[in-house]
Amino acid sequence: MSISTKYNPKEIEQKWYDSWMQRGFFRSTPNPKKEPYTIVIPPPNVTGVLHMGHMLNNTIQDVLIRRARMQGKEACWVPGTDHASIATEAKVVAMLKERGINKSDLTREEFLKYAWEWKEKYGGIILEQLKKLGASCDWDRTRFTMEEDMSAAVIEVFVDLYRKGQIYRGVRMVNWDPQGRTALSDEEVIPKDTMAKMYHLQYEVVLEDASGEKTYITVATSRPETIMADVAVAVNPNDERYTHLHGKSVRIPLLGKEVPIILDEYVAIDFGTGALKVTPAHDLNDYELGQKHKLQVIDILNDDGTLNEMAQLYVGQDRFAARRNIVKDLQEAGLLAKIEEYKSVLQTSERTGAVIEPRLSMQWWCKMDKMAKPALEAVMEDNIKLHPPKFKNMYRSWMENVHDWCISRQLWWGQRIPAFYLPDGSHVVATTAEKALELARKESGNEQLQLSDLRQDEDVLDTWFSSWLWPISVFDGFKDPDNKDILYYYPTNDLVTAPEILFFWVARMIMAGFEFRNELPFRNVYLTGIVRDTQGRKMSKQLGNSPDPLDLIEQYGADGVRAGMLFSSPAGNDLLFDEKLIEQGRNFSNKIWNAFRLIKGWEVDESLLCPNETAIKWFESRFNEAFVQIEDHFSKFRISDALLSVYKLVWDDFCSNYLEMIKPAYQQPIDRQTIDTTVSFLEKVLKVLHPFMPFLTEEIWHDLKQRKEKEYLIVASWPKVEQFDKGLIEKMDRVLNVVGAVRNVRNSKNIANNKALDLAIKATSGADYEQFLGIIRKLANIEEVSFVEDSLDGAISFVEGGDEFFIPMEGNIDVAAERERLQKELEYTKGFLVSVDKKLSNERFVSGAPEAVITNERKKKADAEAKIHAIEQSLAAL
RNA sequence: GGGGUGUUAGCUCAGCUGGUUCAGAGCACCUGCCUUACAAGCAGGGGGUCACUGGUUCGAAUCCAGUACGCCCCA
Repeated sequence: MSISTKYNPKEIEQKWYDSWMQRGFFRSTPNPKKEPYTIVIPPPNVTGVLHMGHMLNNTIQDVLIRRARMQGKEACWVPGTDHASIATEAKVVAMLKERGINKSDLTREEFLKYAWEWKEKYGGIILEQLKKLGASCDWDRTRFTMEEDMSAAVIEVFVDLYRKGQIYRGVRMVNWDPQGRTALSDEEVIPKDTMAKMYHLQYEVVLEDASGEKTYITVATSRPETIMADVAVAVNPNDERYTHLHGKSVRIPLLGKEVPIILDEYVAIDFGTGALKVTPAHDLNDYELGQKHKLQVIDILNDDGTLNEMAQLYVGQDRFAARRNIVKDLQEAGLLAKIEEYKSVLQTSERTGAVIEPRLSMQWWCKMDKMAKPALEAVMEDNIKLHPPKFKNMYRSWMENVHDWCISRQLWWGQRIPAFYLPDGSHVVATTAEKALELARKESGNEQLQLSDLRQDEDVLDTWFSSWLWPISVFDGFKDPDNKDILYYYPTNDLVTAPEILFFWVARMIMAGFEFRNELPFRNVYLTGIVRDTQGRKMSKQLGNSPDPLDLIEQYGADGVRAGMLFSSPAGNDLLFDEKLIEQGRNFSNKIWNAFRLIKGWEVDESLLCPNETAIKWFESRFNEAFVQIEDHFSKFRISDALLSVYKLVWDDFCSNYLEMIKPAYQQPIDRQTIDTTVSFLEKVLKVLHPFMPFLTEEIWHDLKQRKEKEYLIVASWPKVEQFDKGLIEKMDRVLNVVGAVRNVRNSKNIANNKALDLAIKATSGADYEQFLGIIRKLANIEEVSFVEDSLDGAISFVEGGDEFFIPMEGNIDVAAERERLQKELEYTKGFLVSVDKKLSNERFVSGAPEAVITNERKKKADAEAKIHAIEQSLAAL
């Protein structure tokens, strides 16, 4: 038989994925006989392509869902995408531009037609990519946040909350792109470091006594053209320079309009001149200051960045032209004290490059305070657990200072806000235009109103306003609140997502859960870190520092990539991605593959007796010991630790130790009992490996034996925690230490591995080596083992567990070097003994420390004493 | 500015309830091996003042306070 020495993932991954799909292993339907285990995917952006963050996130989800499936739960992982209004709309606009079409030339309906066309063509690529990763989602349940039912839920929720008084209209400062004539989200604004100018302007102080000499207050600003929108000048009440001006007014330069001097500690005394012009319509901080002091708001800008009538001066000019002109005029009027250069951050539009204007506009808001309360409690009381828990603090501080949620977006791609304006400017809210008309007639008392009299709001809802309903709406919990899916699967179990959206998304899902189903949406939230490059930078397209995940899968295999990602990804910590990790994952695949090859290659001789009882008992115990640990890691969402435990179990215990113990000599057959047991061990190992490395393990599972039609590893039963012989494991540890010591002697004395040595044991500790002799001989390549009463002359010796071991060297021994080595070890051990003695003679230690600790110290003391005695014997024998 | 969080081997990180899982893993490094499962491997080895300073304690990488530096979130 010839099996490649290298595991070749390419040949088998697609085969098994298809096979799983065909047999419906990913599919889930409510089964009252089984415990449900549900995960809803954090819906990726429908326009997105798989990046490293998705890989990490979805690998973790797949590990969880595969393990649950094997545990016999009804595992359901619901996939889908969200419509990502801003990102998608930007892509559609870009596509149209390539075709020479301007969005502004299209009607809303025309644009949406293009958008859907685009979505059908390019959308959801990411879901296909997830399949390459091995994601075992129930694809029949794939949802999209803008599909009909999901959208209906969104509209229904909007209307419901509006009726409850939870949704209102209000003014908000937005990032305005005057070129694109649209509001932008913070994510679409690119800050650029630039040198800006700070203009120091003279505001004349209004004095009762007009005859006196004019006095001025100097105000620094980077945007002098906005002075026409000024409504006050603010100074810090503690700023002694301005104490004499408290309660006075000033005149806006050029305009001559009087505005008050107001006092507020917000003003930084040491920045600029310590006097701040207050322009609520064009600066967020000024807006808040204005609100606080109940000041007027004067908006002097048009949509396109030109000045409007309110400005009185420079009307119709672009803001930058106006700035040039006003600077010139101020200079001429002698009101410009000086111009300073300073480093500043300019906000620019990602899409048009235009300088962003902070601008006030009317938006829709969702109140948060009431809904935040139960959502905060649920997390604080651990009804919903965050992993790692350190995020509780962050969550709390956010939820305790929660701001109302701005839910409208000036876009077309998304659910259109179901608010309808009447000719008189008032509005009604209803799920359909017809219902709105009915309502409008009733509320206005005007029965003559027609559909054509109503004008629907132009804006759409924030995408998060769809996705906060996700865990409910994927099971049609709005359309049909008592359907059997939602009753069975909801609340879901675990959510895996990034801490960046803990507030945007997770918190709001919790709110929605309580608001609409009176129940939390999930029990555990596993927060992954951010995948960064080796220099700690975020991965981004601009930097080009992100590898293409599909290339990695192609190169290293999906299993290798999955394992590699998880090797270094403790929950909540960023992962510095290094291809070396993936390489390690691939190497691990290969290691398992070769263990399989070894076992598969053995011929069985039925007449042989089993010589490996100890090894078999030991590995059985060792497996169970490791498995307990693995389960413990899983229960605490330490996925990375769980994998590492599996890794060590497979590589160190199974391959390096167990297989070496039982391996027959070259071309010798193996006995029936050993091979059968070993195959069952490998099967158990494959099971715990499967969630991490599904393809490779399924392949070996089938190569190992002929399987029945539905006898797949993906649905094989997860091992159960069993008792194990701790004593045997400890004994074997000691034996393996002896083996290690022999190997060390070989290495340091340059003795080839294939040269067999003899070993004499002077056992005084009472340890039983008898049943391990075969193992010692095999692993350390020992020809003859003997037990002796006295130390051996002319031998290299070492001490392990209080017993002395001798390797006869036929006189070829460097006595001086040996003496030195032993002397050194003796001194170290004596020093160790002193420290232990010190502890034990400390009365406060003996009386204060728990019994177990003291017993341990006593044992340490005894061991050290035995070792010292043994070394002294060896020294004497030299 | 407010809050959070971190600093452990050359690098990336574990270390959970203070004490034998206590100083650990992987990578990198050094030495020797193509020993018929695996060089994507095997055997062995070196490497740390647990950021710093105090405190609590019989005992601190671990708990507390302060300092320095880093990162994250909010403004």
